[in-house]
Amino acid sequence: MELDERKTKILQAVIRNYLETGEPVGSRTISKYTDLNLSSATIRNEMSDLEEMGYILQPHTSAGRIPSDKGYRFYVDTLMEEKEREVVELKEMLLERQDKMETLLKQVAKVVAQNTQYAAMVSAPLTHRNKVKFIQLSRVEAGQILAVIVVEGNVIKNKILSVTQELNDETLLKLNILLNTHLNGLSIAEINLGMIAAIKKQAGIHVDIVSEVMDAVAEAIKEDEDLEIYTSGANNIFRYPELSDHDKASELINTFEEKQLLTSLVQNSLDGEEDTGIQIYIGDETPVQSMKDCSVVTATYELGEGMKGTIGIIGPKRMDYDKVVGTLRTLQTKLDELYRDDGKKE
Amino acid sequence: MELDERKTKILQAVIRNYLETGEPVGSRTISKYTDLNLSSATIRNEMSDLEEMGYILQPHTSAGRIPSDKGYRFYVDTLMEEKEREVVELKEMLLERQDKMETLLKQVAKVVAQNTQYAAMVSAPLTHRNKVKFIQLSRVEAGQILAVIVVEGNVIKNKILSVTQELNDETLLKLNILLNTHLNGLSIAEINLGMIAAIKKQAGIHVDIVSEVMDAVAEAIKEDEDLEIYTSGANNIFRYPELSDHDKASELINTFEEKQLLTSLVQNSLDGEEDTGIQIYIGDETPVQSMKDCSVVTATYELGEGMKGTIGIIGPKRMDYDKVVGTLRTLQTKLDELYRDDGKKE
DNA sequence: ATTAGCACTCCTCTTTGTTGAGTGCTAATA
DNA sequence: TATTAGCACTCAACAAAGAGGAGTGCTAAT
Repeated sequence: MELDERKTKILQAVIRNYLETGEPVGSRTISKYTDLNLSSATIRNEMSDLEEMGYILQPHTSAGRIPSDKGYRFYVDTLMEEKEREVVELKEMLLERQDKMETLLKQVAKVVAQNTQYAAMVSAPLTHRNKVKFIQLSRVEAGQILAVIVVEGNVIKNKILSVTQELNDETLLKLNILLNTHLNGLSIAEINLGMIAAIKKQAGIHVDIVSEVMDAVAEAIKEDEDLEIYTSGANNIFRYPELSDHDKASELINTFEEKQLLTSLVQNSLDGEEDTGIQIYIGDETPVQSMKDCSVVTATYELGEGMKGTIGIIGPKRMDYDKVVGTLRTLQTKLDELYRDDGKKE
Repeated sequence: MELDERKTKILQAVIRNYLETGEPVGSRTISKYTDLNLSSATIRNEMSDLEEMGYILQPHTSAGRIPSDKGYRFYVDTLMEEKEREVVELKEMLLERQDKMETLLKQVAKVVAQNTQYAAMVSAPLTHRNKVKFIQLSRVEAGQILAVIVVEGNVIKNKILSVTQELNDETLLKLNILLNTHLNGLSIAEINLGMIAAIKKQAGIHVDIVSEVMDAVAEAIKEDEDLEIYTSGANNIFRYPELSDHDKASELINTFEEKQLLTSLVQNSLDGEEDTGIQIYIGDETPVQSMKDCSVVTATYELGEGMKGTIGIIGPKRMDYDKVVGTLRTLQTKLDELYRDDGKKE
């Protein structure tokens, strides 16, 4: 059987209507509210075909039809009309420049959740591919060395190192110069033990004292590269009955709280081949187990060279895809602009 | 009417039973499972009295009794027997010393939630009363100065300052010495504009260049003093039917997500006059609106001089108070020990 | 003062019936 | 041949009615 134009129109009508109402859609509704001018009986026959083809299904014998996952997939692939979205509150938010990445991203998550009424997730860009701009060791007090590393994008990493051997100011100065000359311009990912060894060697006479510190530095640089994820609007799932029964809700809430469970979303999004940077997962397509009954839309955003993160929106399968995609698109643009402005300024 | 010993025993039996089962408790149950050796009829009379006195109430005419808020209050004030609690997984957790306060507190929250099966909250100690141990300005690149401040407890604050005028190395060194000599040993709260002005003056010839930087430093020191709160086990509220209907659940989940809504808990806990540092809020007593149907138990913990934070447990009114208080007590001790060991080590 | 006995209440669960939206099929129609 | 009117049928959703049972309050006996 073929999906001719009329079937397509009917399918679209069913989905549109279901997205709006959340109720199964009957043949009479379609008959009345489309410009096809067909009787409900004809629609019924067509709908029967559509069901056979797997695009829609009946919750029970005498109910209307609802879209199947395949139906939604067809919709987002070919029927969807992206809506231009003004993202409320975003403009003001971005105007007052956030110097803390964390604050900015938390706010983005919040704004997304409020604008869409779905749950939102934002991952911070991974920084281990960013180049080291500045590195410095300082003595805070006896036995304690503070290591500060600034990478591109002005992301700052700190670590307090406990050392058994005291370092004098001169040694520290020397070390700082060594570290900066060797590591500057490299990304954290590129820094390896070989380099550290080379630096140790160059330190010359102080090898034994320096060795301990350098090991600690190496460790400090490498660790702490867990993916930061911010969420907002988790309680929005209660707006959608199909998600808010106890078990599902509990599992979802747990997922939002245990943010590592969301890393697979980020991974997929960043790996995705989509040129738009936007991906849609319907039901079982999602990489996150607890979201089998949801749809997830992710977008990759960029805050400058290599600083890529992910924004995700999690809602019911019958989410307003047009609106969601529009919102994400707007955000991508705004965040991109934000970086450009920063670039000029700094 | 007076609350004699027999009434007290019956009240205790009702509450104990209700805490266990969550079902209204009938007279026959009490008659059978206590050592009072009284018939159900007698118990009925007594229960009728207890209801009149406001300690218990009937959900409907032909049901058993459940404790009222007043009943719970009496229970926690006079009848409760704190249970010694082994806090599972805590030992191992604390053994591997956490150098990041954040990681430690997140873990504490998680362990509390898992041990009690209620929702948990942990506030980070406020650091603005901590003394400055170390302060340093460094030039990261043209126009960008990195300010690092370490306060007691090894809490590190960073801020990138954008400046229009270039500072040479000599000026920077001078500034660092000035800042350290003037601000070292003071708490962030004690640092005020007057001091900054004094430092500016001392800078001598460089006043105009230095001025801008100092203003930025002053700002950096002051800001960023919002209360960090970590939560865990929010989805545990679904274990308790009385909390998990849509509206209540949604509001609670929202409270856990918008962590500022929890600050009043921290405030009350820290201000509390309790010598044990443990406070119990039953129902309406809670300072957080959305928890009117919950009970909240908070404990103040201390990680050394002035580093006070709050641990909170949020559950249904029929929570196992004995267990919860026991758990919190254990934690207070463990965290205190943790600090002492650190103190020795550092 | 305590308790057995009893009528009474009211929640809970099950059964039964009613309604109505929506279907699939058949036969008539354009 | 495609469309449609008509009709019997299905089934969730709701309401009404009844049975069961846990628990109460009161009264009278111990």
